Amino acid sequence: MFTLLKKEGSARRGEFATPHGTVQTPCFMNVATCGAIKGALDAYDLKELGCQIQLCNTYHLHLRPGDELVRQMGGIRQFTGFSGPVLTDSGGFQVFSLAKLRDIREEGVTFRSHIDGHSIFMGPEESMRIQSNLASTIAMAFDECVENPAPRAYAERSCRRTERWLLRCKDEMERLNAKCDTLNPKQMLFGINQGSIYDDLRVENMQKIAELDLDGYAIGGLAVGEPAEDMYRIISAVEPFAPADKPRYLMGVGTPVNILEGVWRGVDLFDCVMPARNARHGHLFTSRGIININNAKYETDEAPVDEACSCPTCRRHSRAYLRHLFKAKEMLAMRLAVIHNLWFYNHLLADIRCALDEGRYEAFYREKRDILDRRI
RNA sequence: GGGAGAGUUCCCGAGUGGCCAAAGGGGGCAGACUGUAAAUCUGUUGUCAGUGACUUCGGUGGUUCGAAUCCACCCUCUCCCA
Repeated sequence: MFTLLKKEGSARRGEFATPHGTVQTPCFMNVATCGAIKGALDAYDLKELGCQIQLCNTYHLHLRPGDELVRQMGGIRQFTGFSGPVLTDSGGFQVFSLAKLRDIREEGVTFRSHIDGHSIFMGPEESMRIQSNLASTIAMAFDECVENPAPRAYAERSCRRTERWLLRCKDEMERLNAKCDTLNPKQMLFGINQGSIYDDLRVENMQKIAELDLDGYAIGGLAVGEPAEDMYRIISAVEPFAPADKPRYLMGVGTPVNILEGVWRGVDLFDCVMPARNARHGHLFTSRGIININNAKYETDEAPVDEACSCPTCRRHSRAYLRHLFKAKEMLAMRLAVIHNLWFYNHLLADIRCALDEGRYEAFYREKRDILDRRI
């Protein structure tokens, strides 16, 4: 259940109540695809970093260790030790990212495992059953994430198919939720808006799926090749048609500025691999912009990564030390960097919430958007 | 003392007459990364001038139209025999 606490323009400050805890929105969800944040962080680290929701992946956990095993181990929350809400992505993104290893048909998608090449079929029903076994708090609808730019004809055809898949997802999830032996009898289901960069397709799609009374509405298929301006335009076009009493989730986005822009346009939830992946590669987000800690200029820099940051990494270590750890390929480098970036993202969202609470989001957003994505 | 072998651009290491400013690693420098096939990938790495020139393959001479590559001597190192 979503409660709107405050509104400033389209920007929303809210509370999203789930069976596994209430989420303060806007919120950034931390991505633990295979049940762990890459960079050697566990669920207990996430709590310290201010993470409210953990995101895991259906396709990856189905392949390894297997959703039946996760179920046997008490579900993904029990298994990973994360006590808060967990959202599972449906495998729809893998239709995009594993493009060379899959075949899409009306019934669903046949993947060739990226691990050993064996063939696996996943359609809406399979995705729901796997997510039910994983016992996540929120299941995502099985969709096709279409790469941009996409020809209009294909975007439309794919979008229609994703709509049909959504109906099948809803039916299957209702069936699964009705079974009393399931680990998670009230699993939530979010629908996903598609339609590439075509406003009319997007709006029409959102109007259709809004009628289904789902637990939340995601905007998918963005930040997959199109210019940021297209992404912002689509969000604004679709937002008026997303149910106001349900959370809106912009999937896979993004940079700090993408998030500021998304919140400004009415988005409540975000997720992105960027803070973790870029951290592993030495790119660190700071209150003054982005730094690459590998750069020679940090060789003898005694300052913390970000003077304005109070994360465990910045509290204890210098840029020079962190750079040394990266150069020496010590695994600690990644851990410290990921800790910093996730802290940065989670605290950026906390600052956003605070600004919304105090009715000064517009000023906050205008000040930060010129700073946070720049390279320094 | 006798014998065998080796010295290549920051490092390791290929190259044994022209297609060599010199393979391939490593290291260095920089870039990319958006529902994670990513601890990955890309570019660059003698100097100067932007399609060319110049300096370079232990040293010094030499052979040749042309040498990192062939010859002579020298220097340094490794191994074996005494």
